[in-house]
Amino acid sequence: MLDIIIDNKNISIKENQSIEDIIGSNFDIDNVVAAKINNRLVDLSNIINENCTIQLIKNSDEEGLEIIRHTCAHVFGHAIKQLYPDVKMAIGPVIENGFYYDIYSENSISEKELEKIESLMKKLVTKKYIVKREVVDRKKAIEVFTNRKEDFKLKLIDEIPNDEIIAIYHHEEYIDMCRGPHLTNTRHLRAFKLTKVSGSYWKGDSKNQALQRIYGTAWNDKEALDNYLHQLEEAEKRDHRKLGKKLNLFHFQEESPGMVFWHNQGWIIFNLIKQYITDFLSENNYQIINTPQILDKTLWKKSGHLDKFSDLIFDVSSENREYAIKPMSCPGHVQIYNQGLKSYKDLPIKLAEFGLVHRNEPSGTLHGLMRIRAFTQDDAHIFCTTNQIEVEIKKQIENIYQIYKDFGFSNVKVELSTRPELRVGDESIWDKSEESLKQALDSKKIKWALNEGDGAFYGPKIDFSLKDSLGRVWQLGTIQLDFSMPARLDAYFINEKGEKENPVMIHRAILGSLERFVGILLEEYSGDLPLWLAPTQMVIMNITKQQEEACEELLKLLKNHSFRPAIDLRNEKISYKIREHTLKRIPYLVIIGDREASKNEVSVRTRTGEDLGSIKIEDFITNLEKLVSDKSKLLK
RNA sequence: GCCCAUAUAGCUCAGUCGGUAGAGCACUUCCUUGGUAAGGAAGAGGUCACCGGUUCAAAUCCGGUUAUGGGCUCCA
Repeated sequence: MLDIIIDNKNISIKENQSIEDIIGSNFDIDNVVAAKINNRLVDLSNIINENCTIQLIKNSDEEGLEIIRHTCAHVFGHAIKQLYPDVKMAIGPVIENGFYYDIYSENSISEKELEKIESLMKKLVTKKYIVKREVVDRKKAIEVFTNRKEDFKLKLIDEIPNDEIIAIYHHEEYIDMCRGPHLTNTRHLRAFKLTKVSGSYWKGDSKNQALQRIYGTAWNDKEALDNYLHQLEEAEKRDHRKLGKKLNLFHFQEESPGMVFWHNQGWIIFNLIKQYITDFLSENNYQIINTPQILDKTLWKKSGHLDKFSDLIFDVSSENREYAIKPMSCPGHVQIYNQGLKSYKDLPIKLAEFGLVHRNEPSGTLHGLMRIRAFTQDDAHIFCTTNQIEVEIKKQIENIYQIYKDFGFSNVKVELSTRPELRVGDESIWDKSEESLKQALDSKKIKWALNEGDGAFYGPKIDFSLKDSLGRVWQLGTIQLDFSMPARLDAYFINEKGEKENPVMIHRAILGSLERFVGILLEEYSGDLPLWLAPTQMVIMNITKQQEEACEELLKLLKNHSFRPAIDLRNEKISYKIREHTLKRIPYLVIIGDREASKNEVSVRTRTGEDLGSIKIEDFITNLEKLVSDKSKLLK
């Protein structure tokens, strides 16, 4: 007999029983999908033959959901191999909210076929068949998958270390290889949906075999699935591209793919952000500069950009000279630094530019305002001595957090990227620069992830990212350390010993691309921008013709107070105007009827439908001024 | 660039079996002067993304191109 503890209950059991057998008589097992033995996640079919502590995993637990999703991927395999026996299975992992399976097939799988596969999956699941786990040796595993012609599984077996056990899972006639754990019965698969198809590459490398990827989502019950699908729909309404059209902010068109046509309202937002950054730059002793859009290719050759990015650089030629449209502002900034002899006493020199750059991004990567071919960086380069690096990097990190906070963002993802394969500069320099970035992050007690091999070709970098409405991560801020470019472009200063020395160059952007930042802002606020960023802050409306003059006067007054008011004197009912401007997300709807006009007051309603009642005009203005200066998103 | 999908009026979308197009909103004109999310009437508006093919006949079927959307890869 064994003494075990299951979910804090002490029980005695016979040896060599599976967890499923044990709990079958003692617990309600309907929602139990797996277990942890002494904190190790296992299948319910696991045999117990020693004293231990068992914790049951339910279908609604995060770990339980992952198991459901994982097994769902296997059932997908079961179904697709019945429909298309020639398909070869590659990798089918769990991802957030679901799973995917990469497969190889001679024929392409279209979205229409997903329905067919999904209904077969549902049919298979209704059989409530038992999923059998089998631990096999390497020889057997190779034999099984050779017989099944699963070339990719064989490649995976090759990579499994010798001391690791190999488990295969039998789904009736379908066999998959997996570490597990998995459901022991398909009856737990009550709510799933195949969602989309995509291309992918074996091992995520575009030089490898192209595969097809099928995505699915799976949940513990139908309600959770419906909830998730509903959430997705809601998130899609916050899409900045939809808001851009609805709020008349910007558009794209075929003649200029990946480049923005900014409409007045959108351009106001853009410029408000630019003004905010300009104020920040002047407070922090940056020199604001501007460099040419087009520069001779020899300069890009020298900087190293041309060798690495020739495909992505737009070029022009004139009178037998070859130029590149600038994809970056750094070489231009070095040219300004190089004007006049610099002493160590001059450093750090901080040059900032709202750099409009053009990059011929591959067509498939374009994405609204988030990934475009012409965008404006809030770019700056700090030329400093090695001794100044630490202080400057720390200052940059502080600035980024403060500025994101002003715009209402707190959930920042931070990554440190280290030396890539294609790079310039000595290894010792890379060692040194990677180390100083690590130290700066740690000293600020920031949680960061390592992104190995993803640095810029001239140095390591720290990236700061935010999420859009659908949870996609977009990089905004970046701090890059560069010990190479100054030397390549002949930048130097005279040090204390009277010798020429190359400065260190810190490349940094806070918002990254202003265009992308507008996109992120719109999605974060669902278009309800805080007062200080709203392109139109209020609309003044009359009830009848009698109040036209009072409205015009208020318009003038608000403009004199540096607000951005609009006026609507159209011959329409007040409820019609309110509906229209509410839909345009104008923060304040200001109404003047005879009652208000006679008392020098305004009736104020917010875009959220709140009635603030009748307010003295001067009080209204004082309140709004405070809101704007606090950068508060609150309306009251 | 790769895989899948999509492209019809200013916007959102119908359009079945191939027989040269519809709705709502917006727009214009007229009526209506009103109190917190759509007052009424009339009118105008489309080379069905583009190029080619099949057909007596193509928005519809087929091929290509471009753009867009979802992913993959890439992102100085």
